[in-house]
Amino acid sequence: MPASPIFKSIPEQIEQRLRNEILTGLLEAGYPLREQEVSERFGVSRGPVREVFNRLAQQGLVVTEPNKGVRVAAQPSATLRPLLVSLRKNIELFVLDSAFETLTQEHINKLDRILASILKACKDSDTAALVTHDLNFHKVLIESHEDKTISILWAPIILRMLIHYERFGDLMESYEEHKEILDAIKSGNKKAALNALENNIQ
Amino acid sequence: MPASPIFKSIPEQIEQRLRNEILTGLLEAGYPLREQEVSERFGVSRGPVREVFNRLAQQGLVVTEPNKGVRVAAQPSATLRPLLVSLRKNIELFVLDSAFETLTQEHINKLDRILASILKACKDSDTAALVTHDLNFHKVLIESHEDKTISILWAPIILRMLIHYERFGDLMESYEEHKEILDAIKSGNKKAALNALENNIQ
DNA sequence: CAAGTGTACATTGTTGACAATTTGGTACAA
DNA sequence: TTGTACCAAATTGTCAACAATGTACACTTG
Repeated sequence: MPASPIFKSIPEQIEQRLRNEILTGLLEAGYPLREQEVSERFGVSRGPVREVFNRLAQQGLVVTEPNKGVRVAAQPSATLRPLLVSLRKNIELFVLDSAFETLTQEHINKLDRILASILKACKDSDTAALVTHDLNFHKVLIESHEDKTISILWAPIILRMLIHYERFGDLMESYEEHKEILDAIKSGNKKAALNALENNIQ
Repeated sequence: MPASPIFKSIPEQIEQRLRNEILTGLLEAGYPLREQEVSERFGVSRGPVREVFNRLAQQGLVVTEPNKGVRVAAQPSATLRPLLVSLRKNIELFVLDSAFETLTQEHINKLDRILASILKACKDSDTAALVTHDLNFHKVLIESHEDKTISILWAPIILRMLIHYERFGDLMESYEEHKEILDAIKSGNKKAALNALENNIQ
């Protein structure tokens, strides 16, 4: 079973770090990322960093200008957001609907652990951690589908929605929403799970 | 205006060639693409080819296995197709609806030229050419939206739909469908244009 | 002084060499 | 015969040097 990615490749690790920094707003929109700078920061050569920049560009997290490097992308415009919400609902509800019966105990355990992390992040008012765990929660659902390529379609949509993540009002709402989804899954109530999921996406 | 891509970069040119060969079925599913082989074929080094492989992977046209290279992807499963159709309609109808009034004469000229190419491909029963021009037709519409990042969401969806493109029945139907869209645009009838577009996506 | 021009610098684009990993085969021992 | 360790070839992953491109700013020129 060499497919189990116990160890992540260098580009994957760098990608994860940079992505988090963009989603959490640590890197603000328009900030220029330079290959050499980033490569020195992580102690690798420019090659892997180039690869990461390409990936982030295809996820819409940075924008590329030829021979000028990449800049951190801005939030999608308000007029675009309804489309993003609609697309995301479309995908996630499709996946949950068609994979609901195949969810294993292992999936539920993973979701349980992530939910605990979400709760902790909410209590700590740690928005940065919240966005990461929120993303992971939904990622587990997406990847529960037998067709692993769905995440290719899904990633650029949700990542754009989470750019410079900011949840107004009570963070704890996020926990409640995800708890509702997981509770419905545990009790085998598909309809309730779909409703809870749809309610969480906005 | 340095943003006008009159000359395409080396990776872009290679990407275009390989993408066409995958869409038209010239490269069959599962065929392994090797960096050195491709780089020798196009007379460049492995660097740009690596970049192309990454891009094709994020478009779902090839699948990557770490340390094992990439293979040409298979058609999406039949159960996935309804989702793809739904997503594509969602995006393309959104774009046409919100950008309809801003379509310029230049857009129409482009579409006219592409429609002529579609007609020729249909007459020649040239499926390979048809898929290219079909793709370009819709690409013009997508890129007519002021938000250029929409194509990032759209590309992996339509490309998956067009993998190993095959249109059963009369090719000429494709021409008729696109002609109907363009005619409606020319006459300024948005509702008819949306209907024709929706009818073309399936 | 305004507009255009040239040059130095910073950054990305490309290349070829080297390192690490996987695969398939083969010898050897249980 | 079966299982294991190990080698050799092919392939991807990484690196550092070099080439090409774009930017900024001083400089000339009308």
